[in-house]
Amino acid sequence: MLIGELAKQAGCETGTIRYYEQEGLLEKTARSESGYRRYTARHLGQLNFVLHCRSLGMTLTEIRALKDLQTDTTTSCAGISAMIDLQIERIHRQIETMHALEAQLTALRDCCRENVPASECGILKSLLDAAEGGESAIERKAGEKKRR
Amino acid sequence: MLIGELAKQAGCETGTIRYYEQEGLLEKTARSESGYRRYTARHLGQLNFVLHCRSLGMTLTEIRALKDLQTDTTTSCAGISAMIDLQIERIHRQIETMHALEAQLTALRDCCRENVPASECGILKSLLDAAEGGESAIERKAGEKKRR
DNA sequence: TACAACCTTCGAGCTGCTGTAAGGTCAACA
DNA sequence: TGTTGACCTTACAGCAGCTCGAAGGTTGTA
Repeated sequence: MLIGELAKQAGCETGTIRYYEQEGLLEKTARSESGYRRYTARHLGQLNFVLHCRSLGMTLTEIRALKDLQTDTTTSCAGISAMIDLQIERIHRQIETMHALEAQLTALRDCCRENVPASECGILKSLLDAAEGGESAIERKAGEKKRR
Repeated sequence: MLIGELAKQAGCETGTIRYYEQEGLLEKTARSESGYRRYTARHLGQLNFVLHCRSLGMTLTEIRALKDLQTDTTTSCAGISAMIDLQIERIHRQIETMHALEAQLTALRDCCRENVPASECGILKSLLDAAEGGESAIERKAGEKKRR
């Protein structure tokens, strides 16, 4: 199968496949006489593995490490689960940050009574206040909610 | 104040400050005879504004737009609140993705009974299964949880 | 005078691709 | 046979938002 077909089956761009090969995440393929890459089901499996890991938020470096662990039968899988633990912890922190962010943005949104000129906008004022180090409208709002 | 002092007060790198200036997010400063940038409290305010907006997840382009709106008194603040709405929506989607990811990773983590060789690792097996398109251990676990 | 700790500019590098240019290949059709 | 059009190849530039390094100038202190 040619690269276009593989890309279609895996649901990614041909450029991504070439990039993964270049980065050592996919085995080098056989080539046709004219230099076209020839892929097999084995490559589709490898590609899906990488894409799936990417969708779980792993970096290419981590995926490479995981790939190396697959072939290295001497190590126990403690390393693998440690890596997953790391991912989970990272996601946890990200979620927390996102929630805080959401609260801040929502408070910020509530500062605005549209249809006033931008110079009067509560959002802008709040952002500017925050920059000055004073307690901004956001923080006041967030504080109120907490205190309740 | 010199750039190092400003960086310390704002809690960022000097390189970041030069980058922001280059990108038009900070006003050009006066320079000393020897070419050193001289900052004032006004610059600290501007820098904090940018950093604060960045911490809220805005891109530099969005921050530039916000900055331009500050000086343009002719527009109403509807544009500003629309921008914030966009941010909130984006964060919402991100949080949802993160939660799904967390569930998947946690299920994946549960596949592993450490101290077995990597070749026997449930995590790896599950990832490889997923790559093959079969229902992986993750999906089975996630499915069980849902069905409960 | 020497030294450390700053400052300057310029350019490269990071991640994970995406897009473009310039060219080769292949199958189908007139 | 020629000519489309859809594929393929490599190589390189670009994105965001910085960070780091080199090579050099400045400043304050011992």
